[in-house]
Amino acid sequence: MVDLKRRAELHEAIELLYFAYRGFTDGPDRILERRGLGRTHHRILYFIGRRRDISVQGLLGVLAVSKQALNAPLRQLIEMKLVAAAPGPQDRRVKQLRLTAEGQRLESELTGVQMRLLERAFDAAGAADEAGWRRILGSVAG
Amino acid sequence: MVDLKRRAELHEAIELLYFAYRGFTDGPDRILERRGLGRTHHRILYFIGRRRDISVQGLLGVLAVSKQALNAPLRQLIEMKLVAAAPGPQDRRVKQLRLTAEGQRLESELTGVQMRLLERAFDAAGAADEAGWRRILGSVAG
DNA sequence: CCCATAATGTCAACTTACTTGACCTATCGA
DNA sequence: TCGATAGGTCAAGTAAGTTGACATTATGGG
Repeated sequence: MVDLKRRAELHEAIELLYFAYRGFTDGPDRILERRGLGRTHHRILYFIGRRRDISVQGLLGVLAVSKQALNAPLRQLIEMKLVAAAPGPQDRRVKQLRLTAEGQRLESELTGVQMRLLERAFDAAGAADEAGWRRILGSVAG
Repeated sequence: MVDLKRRAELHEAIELLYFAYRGFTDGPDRILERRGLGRTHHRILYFIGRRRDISVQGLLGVLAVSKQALNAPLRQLIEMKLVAAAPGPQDRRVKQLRLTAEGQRLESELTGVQMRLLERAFDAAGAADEAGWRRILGSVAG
């Protein structure tokens, strides 16, 4: 009996994660759509914003995609002047990627939607719940 | 200053959710790949398993995809005898979908991977953290 | 100085997973 | 009987990924 109850709880947890993630991505998705961009562009903007001067290899690492999959959207972002690339000071083969002012604006807009969503949930629940949330997701992400 | 700190925490939270979700899906994805199935098949199997006798419309509702997107993978699952469809007893237009014994086996295998992942995280963190995790994700899922 | 190697870019061909639009059948219910 | 609903299907297109092969440029060791 106890075991059945736990299974039901774990099923609930699976659905919670599924629906929460869907809710979490579709705000930004709608903004991106208006510019003809996709979720990949958002991920690129996000990680360049967070880790300034990241290299192409570095991006490939965090995103866990092939360089061919990265290349097209990254090129578009550079062409749209949302991202700037400079050769590395030590190793000129390595590109240093960073957001332009307009890239930062877009990134902030997208990420802002997600931050507000999380912040509302955190504020409604309180600091203890937030800490628990972080510990558990950290363990799942690990 | 306080505001900057909060921003940093919210950025961390975003990444936590991103990486956790990725970790959460790639166990099942690898199992599915060996059978030539994708994440869509998993979602179908999952929701039929959870809501026995769900209709095609019902599935379309929870999955939030077009019927054309659902049709092909659902048909494959029926052809592979992982899912069975019977006409509804009241309304014969409505299909009642359920898992076959083999469908249940596969669904349990896939979902089991995710349940174990979550259970380890819950057990490591304790009941209070788990409750906080649920409240916050519930709020994000809306 | 030469050459293997690394970082990046790009072409091609393919797959998966969606989308919208149009149209079909079967069944239900007023 | 007839309109509405549940479902199925064809077509054409898009987005986002894959692997494989190959080119360019720059580095750094011998």
